[in-house]
Amino acid sequence: MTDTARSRAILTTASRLFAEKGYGNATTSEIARAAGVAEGTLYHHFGSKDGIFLTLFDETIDGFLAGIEELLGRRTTGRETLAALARFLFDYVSRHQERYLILLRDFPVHLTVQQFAKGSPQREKLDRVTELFSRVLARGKADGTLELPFPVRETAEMLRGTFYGTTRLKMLGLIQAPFPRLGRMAESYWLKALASRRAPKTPRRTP
Amino acid sequence: MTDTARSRAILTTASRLFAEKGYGNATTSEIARAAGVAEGTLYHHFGSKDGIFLTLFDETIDGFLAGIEELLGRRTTGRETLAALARFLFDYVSRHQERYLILLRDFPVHLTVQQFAKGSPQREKLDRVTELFSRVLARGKADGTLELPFPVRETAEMLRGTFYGTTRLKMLGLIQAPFPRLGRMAESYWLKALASRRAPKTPRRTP
Amino acid sequence: MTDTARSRAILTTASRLFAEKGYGNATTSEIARAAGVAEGTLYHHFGSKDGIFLTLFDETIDGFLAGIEELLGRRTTGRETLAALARFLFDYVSRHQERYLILLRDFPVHLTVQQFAKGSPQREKLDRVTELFSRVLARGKADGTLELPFPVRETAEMLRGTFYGTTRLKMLGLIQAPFPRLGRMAESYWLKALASRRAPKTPRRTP
Amino acid sequence: MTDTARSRAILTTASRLFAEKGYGNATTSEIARAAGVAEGTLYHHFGSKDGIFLTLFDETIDGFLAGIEELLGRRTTGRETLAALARFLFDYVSRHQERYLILLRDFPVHLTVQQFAKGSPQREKLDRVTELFSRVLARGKADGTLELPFPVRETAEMLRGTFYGTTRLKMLGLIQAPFPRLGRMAESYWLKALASRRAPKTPRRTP
DNA sequence: GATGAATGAGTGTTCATTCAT
DNA sequence: TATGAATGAACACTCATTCAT
Repeated sequence: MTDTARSRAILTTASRLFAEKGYGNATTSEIARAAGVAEGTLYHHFGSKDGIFLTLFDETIDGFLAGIEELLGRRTTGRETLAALARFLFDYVSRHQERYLILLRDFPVHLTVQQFAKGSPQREKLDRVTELFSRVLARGKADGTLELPFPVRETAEMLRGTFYGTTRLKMLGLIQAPFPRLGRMAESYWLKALASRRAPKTPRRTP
Repeated sequence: MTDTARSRAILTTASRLFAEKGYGNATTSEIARAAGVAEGTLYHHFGSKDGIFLTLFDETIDGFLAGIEELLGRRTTGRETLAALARFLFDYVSRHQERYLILLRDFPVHLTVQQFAKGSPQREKLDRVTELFSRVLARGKADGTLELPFPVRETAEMLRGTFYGTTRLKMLGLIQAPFPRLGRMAESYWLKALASRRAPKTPRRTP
Repeated sequence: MTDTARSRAILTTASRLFAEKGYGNATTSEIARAAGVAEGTLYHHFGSKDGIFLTLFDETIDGFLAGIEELLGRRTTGRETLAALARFLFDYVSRHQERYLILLRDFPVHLTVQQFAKGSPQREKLDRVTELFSRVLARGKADGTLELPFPVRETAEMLRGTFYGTTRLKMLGLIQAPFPRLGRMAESYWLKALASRRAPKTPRRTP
Repeated sequence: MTDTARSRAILTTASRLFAEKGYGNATTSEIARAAGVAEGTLYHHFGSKDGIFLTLFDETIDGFLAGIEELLGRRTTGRETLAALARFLFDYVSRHQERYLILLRDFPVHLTVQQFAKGSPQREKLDRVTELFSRVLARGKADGTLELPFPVRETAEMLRGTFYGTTRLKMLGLIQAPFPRLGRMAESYWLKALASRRAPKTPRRTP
């Protein structure tokens, strides 16, 4: 469809410009020009500059959440799921760097803390990340493959912080190690910190 | 000095307003009004709005770096230094939340994109953080109290990412666990992931 | 006809929205949406946003003029016609408040400045109002039931101003008295100001 | 003062442009250019385009209210005050046509009925007009020089409507009679409608 | 006739910075 | 040193109108 083609062109262009210059420094007229559409067309399709941003946000995080859910669907042990999670996370971000950069760099800054309300769909998606991390840990706790000296939820929050912070510093150029290495390190250290040293309660594969 | 009193008023006010509304949403006229000075006075003292920000940045990070250096100066074992580091980091951020919020929330987006050059004094201070983390780990590797399956530098980067990400998510309201709990969790998990399970090469206290 | 049904829906919707928010604040897309038609359909039927307005204007003022002409057709004395006019005017406006509000509130500012040329059909209708007022007064002057110390035309202009201003202030919420009261007051004061105190030249009822 | 000179230049220019093209059609950049100042200066002094308008409004209506109050201060009989009021009103408007045109033509239209709240200073000034009209009538009722078959307040509303409507239609070009003539007609007809035909209760001059 | 996606000139407003006093 | 009035380029956004289908 022409419609989709134009929307897509706007999203692609905006994604690039946001990544290059930051959300605040990319102007709507610039995006329109680069996308080959009139400025009004931006507003016809997305309602506002924020609307473009939030569409990119949604698309990016949706794929991200789906990936984690897919891992959980495999029904491997908690330990194995955690290992797979570490590999997936850094791999996913590595493969979608541009989109992820925008999300990581620009999101919470321009939407003020207050505006970023608890009930918004975006906020719910962000909360869902911690929820999925929790499910991985809970599975390991249940099947005895993981050992947590702290509550599941709070450990999940810290785990997420590790991933988030490492990725963000990497994107900001403050970390030199390449993404694949970061993934392997995360897998190794997370397991050292969390894997049970005793034999699991249940057989290797959960039913 | 009157001069210093005015500068300090500006910094204090700016710090509060940046924290409340974000760097981009706090205007210079607003800062001047709230600080009880003329708008031009801001420019006499700090040259630009960015100048105010960078002064706050410097002050905040200087205390932070000094704190870590002080830890290293105690010459405890690597393992003990790492434990103390975890406690110090979250405690420090907790005690300077306002300043830190600005640094964590506003800094990178605003100055990072291109302009945040490798040679700048601020960049060097940021790099110094990883360097100090590395020294903690290197000490543990040398005295046998820590065990690193990956290079010191890269492990330091990940460690820093953990701290940075956890703190930032906390500041953005995406983490519920309170700061002291985060500190205890970091200490516990970092040691589980990095502490040597064998007896240390050297006696407990380095001479 | 489908055509007429659509036109009518557009006019009804536009009338409501103009009254609610003012001509300038009601958008064509909003009117189209509320009327259940496509935006382009507005242009097929009325050519422009102004076209919709002018159609409403014509419909409203046509009924108004017809009402006054009907009064004149009754061939009562000038005094009686003037009394009937006062009652009719406020009653008519009261019964068509929505339409009249638009005409009174939005018309002149929007089309008057320059563009509201002497020759336009709308201008002629507006001029016709004063003309009909003049005919009422002229009749009274002729039959001796009214007594005018000033020329008929100019008195008619002032009379019209009274009606127009009272109505407009009422619509703008600056007058508290209800419409029926305004009608009774107009009738009373107009007669006090204009009715002849001597016996009429002609018998009560004109042949 | 330079300050006042610039403000005044802006007000004078805006007044002219609003009168020429209407509030909505005069742009801020146009006003700034014509006034010989930067566009930002408009906002420095008046905060918004509306702010300029409201300043003009206040200045115009303040002189108007002061004029009526001065009449009331003379303590002549109600009848004489009413006659003086009629002459003053049309004379005042005639002498400040440009300013008055803006007020009459543009005011209630662009500030929506809802926004034009009861408590606003502007609304209070408008309400004060009717109040002063009432005081004129009340004086005449008290001293027996005026005779009102309807309540003072409502008669004042109608009187005001007469003045307002006549003036507005004149400004819109729908009335041909010149201002001085309108003043004389108002005086004559108002007295005919309201003056007592009996001897006044009190001597001619109120103490 | 009917549609509605696309248009783009135009708008009011912002705000970091300057500079004469 | 301190002031604050003045600046003006830049911005996100609006909306009546068009036209290919």
